[in-house]
Amino acid sequence: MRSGCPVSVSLDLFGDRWSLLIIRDLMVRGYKTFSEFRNSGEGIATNILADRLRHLESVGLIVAERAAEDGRSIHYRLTPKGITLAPALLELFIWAGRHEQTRAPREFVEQMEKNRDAILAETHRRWEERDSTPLIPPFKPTPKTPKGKKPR
Amino acid sequence: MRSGCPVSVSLDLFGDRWSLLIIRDLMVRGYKTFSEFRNSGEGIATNILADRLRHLESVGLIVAERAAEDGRSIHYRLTPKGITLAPALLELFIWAGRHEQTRAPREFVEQMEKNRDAILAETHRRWEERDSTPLIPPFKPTPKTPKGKKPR
DNA sequence: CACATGACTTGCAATTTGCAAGTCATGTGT
DNA sequence: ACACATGACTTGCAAATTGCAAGTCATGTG
Repeated sequence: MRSGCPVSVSLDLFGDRWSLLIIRDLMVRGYKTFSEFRNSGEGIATNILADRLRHLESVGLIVAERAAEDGRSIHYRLTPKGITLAPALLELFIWAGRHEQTRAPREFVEQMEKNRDAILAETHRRWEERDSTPLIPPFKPTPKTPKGKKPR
Repeated sequence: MRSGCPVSVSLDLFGDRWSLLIIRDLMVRGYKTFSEFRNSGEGIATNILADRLRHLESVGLIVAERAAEDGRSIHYRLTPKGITLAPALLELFIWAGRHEQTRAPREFVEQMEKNRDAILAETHRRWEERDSTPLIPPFKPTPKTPKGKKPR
């Protein structure tokens, strides 16, 4: 983009509907493979996913390498540049958690808000140690539909 | 989006190439009108701009009102919900300022990084008081093209 | 009253997206 | 060894979204 504003530059790299979700999956859910991203519950199409992974790699946010244990599988991982998106992602998380209807429980969002630094430190630790246990639980229950009713 | 993750919800609201730039213009450049956004240097098309303004209003991030001094003009303004995107935007700014080639001088980015809280406080003050002097200077010079080769 | 101006529409053409259905190189069970 | 899985992608389109260029339309201004 031509303005050269840092915000604008950021959007050039990951300013679309999917890129940040891939980064989130890598950062806090411990996802590594193509099929994990595909089944992440967001419904991304495989051609778009392939395209975004290529793009994120080309701009240096992630790296891809063949898995040692299984030659069919490819493991994606955030680069040092990629992992430093954590503060921005955390702020987005907190913002929507406070202002929108999401599946993240309120208390959980408040915890993150109070412990930003601890969360970021833990995120970084997990990245360094390749610890892929999810930092954030799966948010199973839909929050505001009291009955199992689906009136539509 | 179906996952209900706060990040995903955020992207539903402003996860495209333009929305955040409009929010940035409102937040730190003091822009208020359609034509200011159109001439912001990012090159947005007028139909897209109209569409995004409508959308941002419909999700409660901005409000529009006819200007008192000039009945042709419409002033857009961030809502309380909109202005609280400041921390997220600031992190994006800092991230790209550190990791990418932008027009924001390094020292400037470092200042923001060191004084996050002061910057956010000032941003909020400006919003409350409707102070529309730009918080961030225009970043005139292109940083890394030594040749002045662009004779128009 | 004849222009400007600001804020949008409208009409397309060019992209970009989203399925569905392959392909292709491994791995696995018998 | 051979028949199937599996994981990671392509390919082929149709459908939706974008990006110009060119209006429209309600104010303002000299």
